[in-house]
Amino acid sequence: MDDQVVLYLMPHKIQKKRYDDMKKAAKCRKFTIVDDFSPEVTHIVTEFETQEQAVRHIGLNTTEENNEQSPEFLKISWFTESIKARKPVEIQDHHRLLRNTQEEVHVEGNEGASEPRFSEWACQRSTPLKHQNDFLATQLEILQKYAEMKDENHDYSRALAFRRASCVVKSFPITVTNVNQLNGINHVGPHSKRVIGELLDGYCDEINRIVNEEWFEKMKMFTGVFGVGPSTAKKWIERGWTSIKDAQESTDISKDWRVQWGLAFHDDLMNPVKSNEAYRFTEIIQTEAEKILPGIVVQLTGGFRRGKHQGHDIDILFTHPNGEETGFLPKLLTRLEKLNMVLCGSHESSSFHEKVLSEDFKLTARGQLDHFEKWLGICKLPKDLVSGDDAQIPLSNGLEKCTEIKENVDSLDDYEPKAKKQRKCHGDNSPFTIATSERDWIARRVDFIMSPYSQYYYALVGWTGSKQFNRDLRLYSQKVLNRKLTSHGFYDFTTGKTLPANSETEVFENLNLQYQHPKNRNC
DNA sequence: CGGCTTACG
DNA sequence: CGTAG
DNA sequence: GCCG
Repeated sequence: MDDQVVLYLMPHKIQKKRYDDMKKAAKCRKFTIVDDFSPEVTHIVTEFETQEQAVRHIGLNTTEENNEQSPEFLKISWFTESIKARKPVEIQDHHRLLRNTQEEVHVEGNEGASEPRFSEWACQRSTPLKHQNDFLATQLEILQKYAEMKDENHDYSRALAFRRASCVVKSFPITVTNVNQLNGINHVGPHSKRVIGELLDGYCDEINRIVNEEWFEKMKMFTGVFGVGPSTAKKWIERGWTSIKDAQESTDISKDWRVQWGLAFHDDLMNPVKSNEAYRFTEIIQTEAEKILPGIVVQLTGGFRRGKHQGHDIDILFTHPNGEETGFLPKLLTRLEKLNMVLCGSHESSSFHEKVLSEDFKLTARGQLDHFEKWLGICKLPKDLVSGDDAQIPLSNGLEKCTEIKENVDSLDDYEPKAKKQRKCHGDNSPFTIATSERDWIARRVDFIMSPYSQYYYALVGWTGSKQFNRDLRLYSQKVLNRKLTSHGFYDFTTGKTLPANSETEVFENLNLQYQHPKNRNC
């Protein structure tokens, strides 16, 4: 038994099913194959292009020591040949991985001069806000929305397909003038091609019919209400309602606090949040947050972090480097209530570590209560903060005004006695009574998210989005790396371990992806 | 023909 | 079924 | 709907 072969098949970049089949095949043929890398491994088989990539993903790289016994890095071809031969075949040079010590080429990169191919993964492409194919993207997203709303026979995924096609044209380097320019590009299939072709010719019947459909208009309108999704919207249409007013005047609506407040403040919430406003609100939150917990990190995320000028809500992510975050959000909310800035909202706490990672997980080992908390609600923002002025207004100006207003609010105690009835909607302080009363504030959807510092950069990526960017990242993580990516971390199924990240860049490095600036994550 | 992000209320 | 990126 |  001199020719002892200990095989380690790297799961990365291999579909799970295929990976399992390969391991089975090896076991059937009495190969020694281990689930995890260890120093006794002599043969590493992987789909990675270069040895450096493979080393990086093995994790602890002790491969530098023991030069004599360093394992072989082999392509899948060696594995399949060996399976066929029912024994490990002799290693030839073409079996070995490239040793590409120079700058990292794209994963799919060919040798030399070929420019990086258009990646099938949106998270591997740059998708700026302003791009070359605005019209086509918008039209494809009409098909997406329509499919989402129809949702006949659970074809939510058809919507996804149109969205992917839209993302392709968003990151396409040139303006598409001929549908053939998209030949060979993933995620643009016959249907999308047909539509694009017709649009370029000036007329697409399918889209034309959709945008002229009253049902589509109503669905868009009703699903625009906070708390109302496709299902509720359909019910409202079936009741014969044709306007938001119909819903508002109804005595028989959902008891969901979101729908109640969403309907009452629909006008406010439909008014887009401008980036200036979001930045100023973040500054206010920052000052208050620091009073409560010095050293806290306050980060505006969501679309505004991606460079959008408008948004439908304000997402603010918190963390604390010393892990003293427990109980912060309740304190912040109490403070904001005192400042009379809270209209309604609800807490959401995470059972994340208990459920998903209960067993093989170390992140909570320090005895820290990993409280991942979230608050979703509606805040009252002073109207001056919202000024329709697009020009840059000095930040200090805005802050002074806010302080002023806060003090007034504190002393006058003008509006409701207290913001106590967060969820109840009956009594004098019904949402509608408040909404129609004289007021100098505007209602804004706000999300507060608290992340433990150990998870912060994954939370930052997640909450920066876009939604589609996240879906793509997570799918890529699952399919290509066989790992699970969430806002809480990045976990290896096979080793049960998690890769920490101390910066957003490290998150991308862990994923073996080129870093994408937030401004280029607008898929 | 299966799969399509992930987690919480 | 609704929310969030 | 599109991919593997």
